[in-house]
Amino acid sequence: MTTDTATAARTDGTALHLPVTAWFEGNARDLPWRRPEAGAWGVMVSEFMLQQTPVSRVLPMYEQWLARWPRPADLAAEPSGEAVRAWGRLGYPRRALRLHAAASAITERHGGEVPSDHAELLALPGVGEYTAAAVASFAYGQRHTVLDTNVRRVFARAVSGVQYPPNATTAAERRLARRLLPDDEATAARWAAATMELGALVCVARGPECGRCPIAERCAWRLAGFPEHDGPPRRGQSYAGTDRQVRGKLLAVLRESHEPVTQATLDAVWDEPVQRARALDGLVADGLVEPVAQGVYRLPLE
DNA sequence: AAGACGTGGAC
DNA sequence: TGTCCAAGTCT
Repeated sequence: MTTDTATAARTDGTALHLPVTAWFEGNARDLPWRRPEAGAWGVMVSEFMLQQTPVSRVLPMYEQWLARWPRPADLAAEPSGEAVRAWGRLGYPRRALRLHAAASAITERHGGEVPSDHAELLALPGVGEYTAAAVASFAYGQRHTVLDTNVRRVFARAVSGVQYPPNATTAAERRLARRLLPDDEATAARWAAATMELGALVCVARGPECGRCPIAERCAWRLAGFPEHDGPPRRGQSYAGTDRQVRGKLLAVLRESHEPVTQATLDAVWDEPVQRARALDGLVADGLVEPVAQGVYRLPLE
């Protein structure tokens, strides 16, 4: 029996449900995608935008997108380049492309309605394990293990007694999440949202506010004396000087221009020609940029 | 199954 | 200034 399993076996999940969901009732943020009028499409748009991106930066973009494209078919009717342009500086622009592709698939395969079935959600572009569970749970009230970075951190601390979860989600974490998930469907959906919110507002990565935590008395990490993370280093993300930075600069120029852009204009954003060419090729390969003619580029028309 | 993939705020 | 971090997905 592994340490994780042993720890989990000692933890009574039902003892956590009430304090966490009760805390959520009084502390949940009033986010637009949580309002009933958001609908499943609103939830899905928010989930795409929130992938690796803070709520504060998503809020204005979300409002713009829902106003412009209130239904999947509205987005699907536009060129994918318009989605990339409207994505602005949110980051990871491939998400815009995938959201556009998901909207097309929803329009073609699902009659314009965001599917409620987990497997059908998972089959959509840009929808992985987390997003499928999140949409099914938040939009449709279903019972799923929703394992995002917030939930993983809460479980790592409260149950497993460690500061941080592993770099990649493990089978043990999935088992633990399944075991802690309330049996009742509506309660499970509330639990998913509540544990995420607890991780986002209280049990944060750096400087958790245990004084505000509804399960502090039961928290295994706190009870163990807050031991420091001792596993492999949590991989940092370098950025300056990388292809990613060059891609970002190139795409920014394309986004701002409503006319095709010449090679000379793109060349101005980065002085190292080999890396610049590699970045541009990558953008074209990803479908984020479309060659119009020799040395002329634009955002994709389709 | 590591690594690629943007951007900006906080400390 | 540099590092860490933010509701992941894909290959």
